[in-house]
Amino acid sequence: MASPVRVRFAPSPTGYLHVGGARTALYNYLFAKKHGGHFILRIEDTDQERSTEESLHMQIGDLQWLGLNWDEGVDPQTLKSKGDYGPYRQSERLDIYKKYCDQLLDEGRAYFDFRTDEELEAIKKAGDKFVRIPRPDSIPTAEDGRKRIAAGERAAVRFKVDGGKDHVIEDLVRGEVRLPEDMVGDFVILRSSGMPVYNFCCAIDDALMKITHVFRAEEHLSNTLRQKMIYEALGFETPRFGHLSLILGKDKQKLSKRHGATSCHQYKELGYLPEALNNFIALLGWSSPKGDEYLTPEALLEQFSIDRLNPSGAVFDDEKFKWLNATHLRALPHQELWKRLKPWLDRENIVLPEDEAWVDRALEIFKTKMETLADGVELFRPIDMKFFKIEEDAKEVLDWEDSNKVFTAWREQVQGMTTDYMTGDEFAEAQNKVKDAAGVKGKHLFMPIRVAIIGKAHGADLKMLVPLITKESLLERLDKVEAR
RNA sequence: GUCCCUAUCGUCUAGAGGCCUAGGACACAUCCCUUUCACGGAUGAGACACGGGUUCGACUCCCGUUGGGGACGCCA
Repeated sequence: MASPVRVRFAPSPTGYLHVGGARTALYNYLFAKKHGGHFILRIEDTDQERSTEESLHMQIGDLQWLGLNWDEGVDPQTLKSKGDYGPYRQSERLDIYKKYCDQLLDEGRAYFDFRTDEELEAIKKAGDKFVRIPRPDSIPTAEDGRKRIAAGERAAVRFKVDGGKDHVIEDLVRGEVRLPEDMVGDFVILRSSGMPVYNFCCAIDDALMKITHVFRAEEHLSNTLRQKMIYEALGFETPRFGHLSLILGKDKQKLSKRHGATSCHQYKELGYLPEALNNFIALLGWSSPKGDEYLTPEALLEQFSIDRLNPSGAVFDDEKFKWLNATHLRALPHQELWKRLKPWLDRENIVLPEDEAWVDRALEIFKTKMETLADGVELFRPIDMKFFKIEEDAKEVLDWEDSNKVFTAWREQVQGMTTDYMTGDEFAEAQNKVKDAAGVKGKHLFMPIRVAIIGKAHGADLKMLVPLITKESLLERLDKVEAR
């Protein structure tokens, strides 16, 4: 009987969640859900210099925004550990690491290294690839080491790598991977400050938390060797590993800050939808068995399987992401789309009618022009009278000799309105009357009208646009255009 | 430099030895729809890095070359 699936996402709280991290979290989440397993959030905050409580909040917020909810780990509200294998913050597990470190020390699998930074630097400069103890007999016994520490000396603890042996892992995405022990030196497991190091904590936690599968980025392949040695030295069973391809920037280098937006938070601020981000990053290294590109969260969960994970790196293409976001946006029910757009409009103090029918009509015409929620702001802005202004591209239209005739005839039609809003059909009729009265047709007819409505020469279909604006507002706009 | 990973259109990818005249998506071009701009529809251009094997037969398997990436921290 196979043990229940337990996977984890283990970010270090240093800034917002990176899209690469988000994809790792997504795959782990999907894998857990797919197998009725547990998805665990563990916080790797052993780097006290860089880890902050603020970052932890940011990371948790991003994960929640993406809807990647975890079954065990740090509680999103209280930040306290929740689950049977806690605590889930490495900074709260120090005594556990200490215990295992002592065990390795006592068994001679690890040793104290009293060399100073300067000495190590010199060894490196001298060209020694790895920082090994040059003379094995100079390694202090665990007992001596502890005495010297007690006497006030400082030492890091290093794991002793025998070397020579090849480790083979059956990687879930790459197949058989051979890792020679000689590719790593005696690595530090406990800093001289007493704080344990990532590779050590990670191995112990994965073992103690009964993690069965580890999906993480390819950059961890060499760490896998270190962790495997720790597992073996401590008698733990190793989980299965799956190393994901890296997400690259346009220049094919690992995606980083200099490539522009790289964090989930930035994309959220740019007006992207979480379901679109999940969809897009899922496709960077995985493909739908049905060949689908647009995948709802439900479809993603239904179709996901690790056998379609791709081992080669993938470039993050903003263009395609934008298209996918637009697709998700347009698929949203109007009520839902409005709910998401509202905060953007509120932030800009754009005030619009709120009744469902109006919103429905407005979204119907504007959503085809919206790729992100942010686009909605500029689309809706001119509908709020206080933001009405004549755009640059409209100036030329105003100079056409027929435009004034059109304005006059248009004013007459608007003044004749007996209701607050014109319907599309009423507008078509009114437009015909303007055509006859002004003796103008084609773009010389409708462009001036559009300018008199939104201040722009191009935009949504007038038949759709006019019914969004009240008679009073239409007249006011006309006043401004004529008074320009 | 050493080790590890990787290699199909510009980009994301499908392809598990004959189904491939290599399929789809984004982007691009043209056309249609449209009295604007979009949406939508149609069509088109566009790739198996190279060299050796293995095989009756390689995009698919093996080896090498080259390219790309990653790791070589008391970061994670």
